[in-house]
Amino acid sequence: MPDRGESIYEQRLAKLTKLRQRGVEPYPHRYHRSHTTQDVVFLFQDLEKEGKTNPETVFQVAGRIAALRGMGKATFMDIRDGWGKIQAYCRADALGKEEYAAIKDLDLGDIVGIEGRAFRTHTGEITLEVSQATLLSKSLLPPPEKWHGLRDVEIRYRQRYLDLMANQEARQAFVTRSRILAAMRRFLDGRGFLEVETPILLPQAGGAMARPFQTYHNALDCQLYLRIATELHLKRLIVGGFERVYEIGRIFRNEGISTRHNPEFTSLESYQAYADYNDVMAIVEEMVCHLAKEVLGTATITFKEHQIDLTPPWRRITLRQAILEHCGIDFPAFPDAQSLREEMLRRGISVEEWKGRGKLVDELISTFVEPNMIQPTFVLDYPVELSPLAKRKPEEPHLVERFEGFMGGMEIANAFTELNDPLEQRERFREQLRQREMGDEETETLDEDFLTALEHGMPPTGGLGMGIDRLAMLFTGQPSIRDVILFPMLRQKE
RNA sequence: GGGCCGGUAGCUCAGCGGUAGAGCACCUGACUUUUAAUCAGGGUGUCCUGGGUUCGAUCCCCAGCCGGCUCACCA
Repeated sequence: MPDRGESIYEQRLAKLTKLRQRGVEPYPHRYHRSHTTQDVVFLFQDLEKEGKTNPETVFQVAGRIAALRGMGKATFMDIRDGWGKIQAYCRADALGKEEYAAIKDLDLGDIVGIEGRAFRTHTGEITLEVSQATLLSKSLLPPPEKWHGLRDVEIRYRQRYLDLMANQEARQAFVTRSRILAAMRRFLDGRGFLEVETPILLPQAGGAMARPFQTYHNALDCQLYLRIATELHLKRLIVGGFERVYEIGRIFRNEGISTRHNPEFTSLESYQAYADYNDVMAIVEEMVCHLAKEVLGTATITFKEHQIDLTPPWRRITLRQAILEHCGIDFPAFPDAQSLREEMLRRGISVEEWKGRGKLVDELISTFVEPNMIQPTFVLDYPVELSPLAKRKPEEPHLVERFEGFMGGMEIANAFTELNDPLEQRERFREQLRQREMGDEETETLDEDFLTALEHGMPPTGGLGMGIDRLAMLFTGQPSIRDVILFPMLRQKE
């Protein structure tokens, strides 16, 4: 027996050594599992319904020992696998001295295979009476506490496997996230969209106003950037004749980290030829509602004490009206950066000098509009300065056909009728460069290759961007983005 | 980057200017249908790190590291 004073690790390491000395392999290569724990429960219930309360069927299940209750010459353990858990019951007289001693030597956290018949205990729990137990992987470190689970958020993020072992809610959030993605692909595939993959490493990062990560390619001896959006490449594919494309993928922005921001996050972007932003709006509300019904079984979600009803049609409000309602500024009345800045200052909103009119309006949106958008809302028609890739409204040329979708106080979608006039696009890029010269570090860069693509002719197109992480937050009720990203960005330890 | 809060046993946490505490986990013993099993016994520790104050610091002070929330920035 291990001496007191030895760490749990040392005790278990000693057990492992002893097992090897006895010729027992603590890390065997495979195990024949006949059923999952969930299968056993369902099958046993079916057998019971047929009146077979003591079935002969022998099951082999495998999983981690999640709880151990030793009773002397009997031992109970909970075996957890990817589908659920089942109780195992070991009796000394049924197993023989040696076999039972080996079971007594198992530890919490070990992965085992157990074989036996199912029965119900006096307290009614479906249980496997173990006729054979096989160690499949010795665990050297103890699992997190069984009752309180793992609370330490730092360990939950850094050692996510412990979080997944200990906290079923955490596990469920990631299952939900995965199901959202799967349902989203089915939805888009069913509407004739083609899923594509475009480059992550690029000579220049465009398609959004954000700071990129930089890296370097040795063989090509050139500076590269990680993409900040998939937009410009997807539109090249529209030019090429793929009329409905989408990409679900990771994009990277070299900006702050918060409960709503991770440096790498997952976006959906889709582009549909011969559609405009009204068509995209219809798809977004239909898709999000459909996803909720498919994944959660309901069109009403709960987020931060809010009940959010996703049933279409969603509320539509112009940006002008939204800003007017929430902060009293009628922004079209201030046609240039200086007058708008003065008006904002008059109302006690301080803003950086370098910000152009577009960025000032953006500030009003994020400060006053976004936090108040709880129920699903489309905010329409943005100033052209803020949207260099979107097409103007024919009747109001200082605005573009763009909308953002908000809910739960977060922006989840951004879409527009795509600008396909190559000459105007070039001019818009030039304006962005002027903003950059004014000190704005987050502007579009002029992408000559993209302009060439537009010069070959892009059909009228409706485009969409959606933040998958935020959608997952809403669907799982998690107020922090870190709880829907398996391995969120944290500072390196030491 | 700023502000606030936190870091004590494997986990969840309490505590205090004077040799470090509880529950779970772990170890020893009892127990053949238990299930947060129970009962008896055992504390297993770089009190985040480094300085300082002090007779004495886990506690007080300073600096740093890591995390959370928040503001700023963004999606």
